[in-house]
Amino acid sequence: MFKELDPLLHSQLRLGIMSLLLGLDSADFTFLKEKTDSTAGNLSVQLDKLSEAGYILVEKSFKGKKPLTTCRITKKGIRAFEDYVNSLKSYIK
Amino acid sequence: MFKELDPLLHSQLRLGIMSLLLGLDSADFTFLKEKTDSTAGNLSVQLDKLSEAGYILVEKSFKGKKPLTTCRITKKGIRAFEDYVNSLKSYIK
DNA sequence: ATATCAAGTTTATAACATAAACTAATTTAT
DNA sequence: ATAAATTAGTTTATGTTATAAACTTGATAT
Repeated sequence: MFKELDPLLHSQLRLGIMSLLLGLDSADFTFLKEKTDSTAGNLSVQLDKLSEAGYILVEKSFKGKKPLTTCRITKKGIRAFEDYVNSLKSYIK
Repeated sequence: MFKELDPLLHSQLRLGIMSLLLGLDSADFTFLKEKTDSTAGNLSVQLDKLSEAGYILVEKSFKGKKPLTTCRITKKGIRAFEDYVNSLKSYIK
């Protein structure tokens, strides 16, 4: 009847992050923070979760002297997102 | 960029309940429990929340000697569901 | 030198989802 | 008749989550 909704993706902020990353080669912390209109703390936590699940890759470097956190979606993340959207369809017709 | 996702509907079980009720005149507790494959406790709690929000109407009566809880979606619930689906689209393209 | 800002991280708190335990009445078996 | 099991739920407890608040670290401006 209804398919399971991956709890890692069934979260407004994490879904937004994944949605953004899906359409980009990569995105940095500040960009994601602005686009998702989230607080830095919340974003940090949710990026960790996505990263631990292997859905995204997080790379920490420096832009000049400022820290720069760059994220990109993984193959696994893309598959998970697609599965999620597919499962959603069982709910929304 | 991304639209807010009504937290009342952004829940697997509540979304399932609403999805079912949207296509039916009404449905009773047992039917919803089976179709959503949920426990009675969880279903009871989530029906209360939807009811308190005015998204559904819950009517308690008896079928013979057994209690019968009948649910139906309200206008407000239909609108909320439609809004939710619409907002979702900002995430899943 | 100190105050402020940028880019985060860590910790604390409040809300949520879920399961487990319980209630009340009914039917079935002994 | 009484005990056991079933039905149809509700209430309470517990573990997760999301989020905000507080903190860190280094850089820049005053």
